[in-house]
Amino acid sequence: MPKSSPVYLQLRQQLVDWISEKNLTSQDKLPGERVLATKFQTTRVTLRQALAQLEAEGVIFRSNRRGWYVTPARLSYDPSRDIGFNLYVRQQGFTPRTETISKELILAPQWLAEKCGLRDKTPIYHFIRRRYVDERALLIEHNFVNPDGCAGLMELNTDDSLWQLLRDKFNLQPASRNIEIYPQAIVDDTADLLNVNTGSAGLYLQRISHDEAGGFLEFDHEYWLHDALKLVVSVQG
Amino acid sequence: MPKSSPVYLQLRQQLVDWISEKNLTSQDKLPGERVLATKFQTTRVTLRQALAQLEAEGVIFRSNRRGWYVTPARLSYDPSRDIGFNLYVRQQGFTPRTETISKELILAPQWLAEKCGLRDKTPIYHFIRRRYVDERALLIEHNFVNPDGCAGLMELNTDDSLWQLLRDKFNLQPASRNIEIYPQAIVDDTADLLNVNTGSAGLYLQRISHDEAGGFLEFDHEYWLHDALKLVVSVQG
DNA sequence: AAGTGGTCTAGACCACGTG
DNA sequence: ACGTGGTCTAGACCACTTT
Repeated sequence: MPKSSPVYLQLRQQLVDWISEKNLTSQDKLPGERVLATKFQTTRVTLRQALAQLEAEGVIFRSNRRGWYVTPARLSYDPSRDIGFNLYVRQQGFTPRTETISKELILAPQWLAEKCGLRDKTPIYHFIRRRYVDERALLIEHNFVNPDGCAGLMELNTDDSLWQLLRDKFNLQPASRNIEIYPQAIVDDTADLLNVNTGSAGLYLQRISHDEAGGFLEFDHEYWLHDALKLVVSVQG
Repeated sequence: MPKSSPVYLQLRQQLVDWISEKNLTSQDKLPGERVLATKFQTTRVTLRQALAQLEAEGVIFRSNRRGWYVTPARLSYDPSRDIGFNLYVRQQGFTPRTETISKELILAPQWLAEKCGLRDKTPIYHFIRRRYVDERALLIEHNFVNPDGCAGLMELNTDDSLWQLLRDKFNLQPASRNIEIYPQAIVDDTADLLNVNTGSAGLYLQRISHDEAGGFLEFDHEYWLHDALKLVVSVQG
């Protein structure tokens, strides 16, 4: 005899069916939890378990205290290239937007200096940016840029590609990158900035770029919503 | 006035402190939920919310109905190289183990044929393997190998590196790889095989390898626990 | 001001893993 | 056989978003 699935998984399936029946698509809002709980004759707690399941699967997402929405298609993203976020997004038929949340010149703290092979307290630019696709905030990005050779960068508009600026205005280009990627919960400030609960599933991406002489160019890390992207990399050899 | 955090987040912190006090490390078991709920004077529901938070952060993990354990350090993993899982793991001071769960010769279904640029119903080897680090099951791997040039592969021991077999016994070697990576919930059979609940956070990794002539060699996909690995890639240019 | 999602309580039963 | 984690109920209050 096949063991029958728990109520919340049956409910999950009913919700999937219902979403498909109603033809809900990208960023459409679901009815309130109490409405859904009544419609499917269950408790709000159990309903929320079903919703959480669909959230984990990337079918729906929630925006803070605003409610549940249908998740858009994933963005393809190649971290080994640098054609710029905005261009990337447009090529895939979406609408990008970037906000520069803060920019300042700091003295590299120890952890950063170690990562980048710098001496403690070396001056370094720090940018924090928030990036949207179709008005959904998908990631928070921190860029730490070596000011050598790009003095004045902070006065420019950084709502587009930093690499494009570095290439066009300062003739700086990366020759090698070390990339680290792993799933990591989004917490605290980052969660707030992305309008998600602390502990939401996310993907952490870190990149250290050097120039041809092996000099340190940029350290960047990015916190992505877990359902927002698909990494695509091509490797030879 | 700073808004006070909800009980489950305070509880989260207490649990972290308690784990550190008790010097619990890699794979140590936590007390039962009822014991913890009593100790911290809360409900099992709220306690479980705190535990789920720590699970999302990768601090603890659960093994099916067995209880909660402290998460081991992440395994570093470079998907662009092929020195073999077992060697990888040992280099980092852990103990690997691989089980071949099934191996058979199948006719490529449509989705696979499309992915690999084959005609429908081309014969292809299919291996399913489960890999452990320090006796914790971390991933399920599916390998689809082009039988051309490696007839008899299925009769060999596949508990070590497939690529090593292909290189040493059949003189086959990949020249280019296309890799896709994204967070994805682990569900159904895969969840069962990994002893986790359906819907647990995971990382999906897919790799298509071709030889120098552009011929299809292997398609593989892997389902990893979200807290198990750290991807490390180096890219030139 | 009303209604929403987020949090929390105090129980209960069941299926499964362990001893 | 026992105890565990997994599931579920039927409520409640609060902080925040929206109207």
